[in-house]
Amino acid sequence: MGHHCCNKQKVKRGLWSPEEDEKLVNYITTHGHGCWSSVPKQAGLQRCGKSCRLRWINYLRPELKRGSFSEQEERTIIDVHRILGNRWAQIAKHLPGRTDNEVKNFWNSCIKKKLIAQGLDPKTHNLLPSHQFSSNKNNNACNNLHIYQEPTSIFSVNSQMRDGPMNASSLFITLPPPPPPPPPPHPSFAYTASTQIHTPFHETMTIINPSYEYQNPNLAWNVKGQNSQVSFDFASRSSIDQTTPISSSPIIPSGFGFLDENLMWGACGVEPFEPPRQEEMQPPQQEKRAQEVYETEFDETNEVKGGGGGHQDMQIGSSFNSSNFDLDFVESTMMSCGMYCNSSSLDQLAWDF
DNA sequence: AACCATCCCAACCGCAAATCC
DNA sequence: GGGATTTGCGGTTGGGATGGT
Repeated sequence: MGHHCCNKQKVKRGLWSPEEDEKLVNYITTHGHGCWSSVPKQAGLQRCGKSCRLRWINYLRPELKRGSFSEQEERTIIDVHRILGNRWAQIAKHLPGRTDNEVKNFWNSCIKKKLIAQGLDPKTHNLLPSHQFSSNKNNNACNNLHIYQEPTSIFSVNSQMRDGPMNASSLFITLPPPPPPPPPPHPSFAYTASTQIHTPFHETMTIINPSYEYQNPNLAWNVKGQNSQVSFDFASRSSIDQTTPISSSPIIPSGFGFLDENLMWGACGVEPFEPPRQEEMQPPQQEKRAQEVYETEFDETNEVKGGGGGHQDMQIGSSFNSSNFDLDFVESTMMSCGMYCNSSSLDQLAWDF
């Protein structure tokens, strides 16, 4: 049964002929598509509007890039997929000239197999259970693990979190009600995740009782800790144009998070923070190690303790100090991404401690 | 050459969100 | 406000291309 938009007339299906392509291109280049459901009639095509739209978007648009994916594009897909999961349309926005369908096909036909061949779960990007011990035993196996990154915290994004509905009000971070959505960003605006960091880090600090502060319609909401020692960029989906790339660079360096949904910026580099849902907050019952991790990162009231070594998720409620926060890494990575504040709000967003 | 299996990707389907009226 | 319609998305399918026997 056809879509309801094409019930009224007999429509052709299947592959498009060159003649049909020409009709569609001629029509859209002169008139624009307008309402897709009226396109086939106007263009003289025996197709439904949905089919016309798909053909234009995925194949006929002049700005589309053709040909095989470059290594850089492949790397970008893997990096973004690690954070977003199967959000093909979002991933494709990081690849100029590529469509969601193309990215999805490339993933399913190529990247997925590569990851599996490397012993990685293509959903979580973590080592598959069957490979965990063998890779420890055999050091040579590590030579092939170009992509694998050891998850550094229980906040690592997993598919359950991604695929389930986002819960903006976290259990352990009580954010005030978000302010009304700002006006849409300027079309040419590239989201800036942070600003240049030029102050030496010192002392352990804890960010508590964050408050929203509206900075600039072009920027995400800024969340400041009560002690005002540090600023976080924070964004909800409503405050960022979904079509706006967050980086002017097509590459998101491995291990560098970015904002999406209700995520908080993982400023020091590993994971964007995603609040676990209630059922996931319970201490894991079956694995002792998981319990230890849990106890390390939560206190008895399920507040985040923070801490831990290496690159730590940057999140309100976390504690950081010079031993677990690699400023050089952050600064160089942000610079390499071209992620700078625009000058008008530099002062407000600067790290001032 | 014929057959079969697998791969690849354009296109379809169903659903949900957004928009219209 | 609510139903109808349109748009956008992700999962899936079908058939041509390719490779192996």
